Amino acid sequence: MFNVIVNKNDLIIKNADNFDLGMTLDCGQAFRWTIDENNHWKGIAFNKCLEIYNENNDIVLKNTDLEDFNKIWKHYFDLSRDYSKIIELFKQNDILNAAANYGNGIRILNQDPWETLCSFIISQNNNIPRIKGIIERLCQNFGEKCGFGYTFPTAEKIALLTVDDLSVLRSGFRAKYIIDAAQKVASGEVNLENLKFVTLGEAREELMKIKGVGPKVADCVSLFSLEHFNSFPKDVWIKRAMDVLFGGELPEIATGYEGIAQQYIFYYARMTKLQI
DNA sequence: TCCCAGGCTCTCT
DNA sequence: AGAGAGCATGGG
Repeated sequence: MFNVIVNKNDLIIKNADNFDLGMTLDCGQAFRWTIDENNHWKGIAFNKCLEIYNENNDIVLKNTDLEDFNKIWKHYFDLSRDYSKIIELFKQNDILNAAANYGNGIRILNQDPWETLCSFIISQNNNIPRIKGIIERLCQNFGEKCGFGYTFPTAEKIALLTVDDLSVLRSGFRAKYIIDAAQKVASGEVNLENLKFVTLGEAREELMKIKGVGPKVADCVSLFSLEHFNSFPKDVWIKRAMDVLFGGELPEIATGYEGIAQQYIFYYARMTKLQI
């Protein structure tokens, strides 16, 4: 397992096994991380800015402290989970093993549920560059200034806006979905935090009360922010990859970790340019 | 120009 | 309950 040392204003995670920042931050589960010319990643989550980079086998977190690490980043990067045990489990299946070998640095992020919900609503029938643009405009227009960027606006703030107010986002037909999600979350009609403690099926059902939230968005929110690691979001790419690799069905051994398998399979399919 | 993007809603059988 | 059109916008 990892251990953390303090180095002036920075933290260093030693022995950060199965943790590659590029794989983790650029595999489509989060939209607000950018990489600079020094290969340093910068992002904002839970109202905190972070600059983070791989250095040898360590991970360096710039300008942060143990309090924020324990309160936010440790869980955000899912550092308490032993991914090597899961990869070991996946070795029982040749294809899952191959996929895990490619994507062994991916970790599932435990993101803020509201931000994740809003982001994946925006993602529907959309492409990655445009998704990122819309989210960035959402933060710039309605978030708070925070270091090198802006925080993600709260559901309470968005709930008071109209579809017209969101025209600056150029999010198209999704604006009405964003408003509906904000209103249901802000009013407590959908209590996102509670959805961590119910079954995946119940979480999906609750999330799908929101207009514009279907099975795929609900599964992404469940996996990337509600700790439902058995969630297996099925987008068009994964469906095709699953048909080619597994004849449509995930092996039994992945039970309980379908979400991690999903990430490995997606990364594998993309990196090997699998003909799908 | 046209096609499509990591879906969903609505409508019509 | 399953299939198909339409959806806003902009990048390739």
